[in-house]
Amino acid sequence: MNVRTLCLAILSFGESTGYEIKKQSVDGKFSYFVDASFGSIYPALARLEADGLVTSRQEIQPGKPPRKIYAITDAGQAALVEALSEPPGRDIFRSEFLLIAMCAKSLPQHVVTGAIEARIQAIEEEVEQLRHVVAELDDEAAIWTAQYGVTCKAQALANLRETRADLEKLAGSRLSNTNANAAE
Amino acid sequence: MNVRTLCLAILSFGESTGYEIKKQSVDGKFSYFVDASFGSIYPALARLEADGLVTSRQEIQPGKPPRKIYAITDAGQAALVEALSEPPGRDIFRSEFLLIAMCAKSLPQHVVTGAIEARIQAIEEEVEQLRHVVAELDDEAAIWTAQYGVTCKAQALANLRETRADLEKLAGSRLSNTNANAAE
DNA sequence: TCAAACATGTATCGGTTCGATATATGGACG
DNA sequence: CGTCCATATATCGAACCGATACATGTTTGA
Repeated sequence: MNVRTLCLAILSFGESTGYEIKKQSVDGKFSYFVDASFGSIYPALARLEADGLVTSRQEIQPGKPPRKIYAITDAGQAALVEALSEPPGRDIFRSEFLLIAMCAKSLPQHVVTGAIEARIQAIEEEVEQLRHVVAELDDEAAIWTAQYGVTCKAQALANLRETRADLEKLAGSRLSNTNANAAE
Repeated sequence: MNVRTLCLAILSFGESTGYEIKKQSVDGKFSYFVDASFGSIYPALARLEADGLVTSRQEIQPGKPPRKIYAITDAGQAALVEALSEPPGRDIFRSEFLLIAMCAKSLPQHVVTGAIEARIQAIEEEVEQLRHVVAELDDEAAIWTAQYGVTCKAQALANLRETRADLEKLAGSRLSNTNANAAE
């Protein structure tokens, strides 16, 4: 899932600026399963325009930086469908928290407990924010997607709450002197 | 979670080669929440060795390419604890499948159905493989982590099975002529 | 039977992407 | 009244992925 396809997908829901595309992929309806930085979005948009898959027009507003509004073309729409029609790649999941969990035995208890609590709070916020997104959506497919995310995240949170004590019990059981010094 | 920390974490469970580290992060007990390629592992190991956080010895076996076996040092163990003691970054989840789900209305039904079925099969395989991993583990923290993954994945699979029909109903409802041509 | 495919193993290279930063301006907040 | 935050575009270095090259032994199958 390269950034060009992502931009096309977001633009297929309506015209937008580079800044708004970034926001959509961080806070908006695409937020929980994609991610993109300015460093990849702006070059991607430039290349899409050069390839004729999007068009841009400049909106000059007095006293504000001008907005460069991008819109998808018919060729872009076709390219999007073509890209999404190929067998999708595997989902990617990366978790620093689970790396900490793996190494729990070598870590001081407070580090493990702190990581669990941070993780719980992070999921809570994500669920809360996704519920917000769901409430404001009108596209049924987008609602399905966000709702699926809410359900999965809420379950992951419940699992963590139920089993966290088992992990915390293990924390520090392989803690060496060397670690004790480094920890604080 | 940079690759250097990942290498240290894997090496903290025992000495290993670059090739085996890659395998652990793709098939093994770290497989479902980390990922690293040779292009990042080998340079990372070289730098870790230069920094004195790991050591290496060459094992020459007749009729086979020599193995370069890395082991973590005390300094490396301390650096690992230090790195994992910092507040963990957010979990990252990326899904090409969910991007397809988002765009379901613009896609032909067979594409959406195909993506769902591919996704179901992929999760089934992942759960199956993780169960295998759990069965062969002895470290309790590693078992906790893998078990957490099994539970979450199994729930995500159940959710998908329960709601897939709703998504499939939406497929193609915004399908334009342009798309119809591009799809096949 | 013998080639093709695959597993082990190290390593590099091009292209993509991240994270931080620069630049510019208006509004909010204490 | 200065500092921070939101809007907005854009670039740069570092990190990283995916593919590939190389070398060799084993397994698989037409």
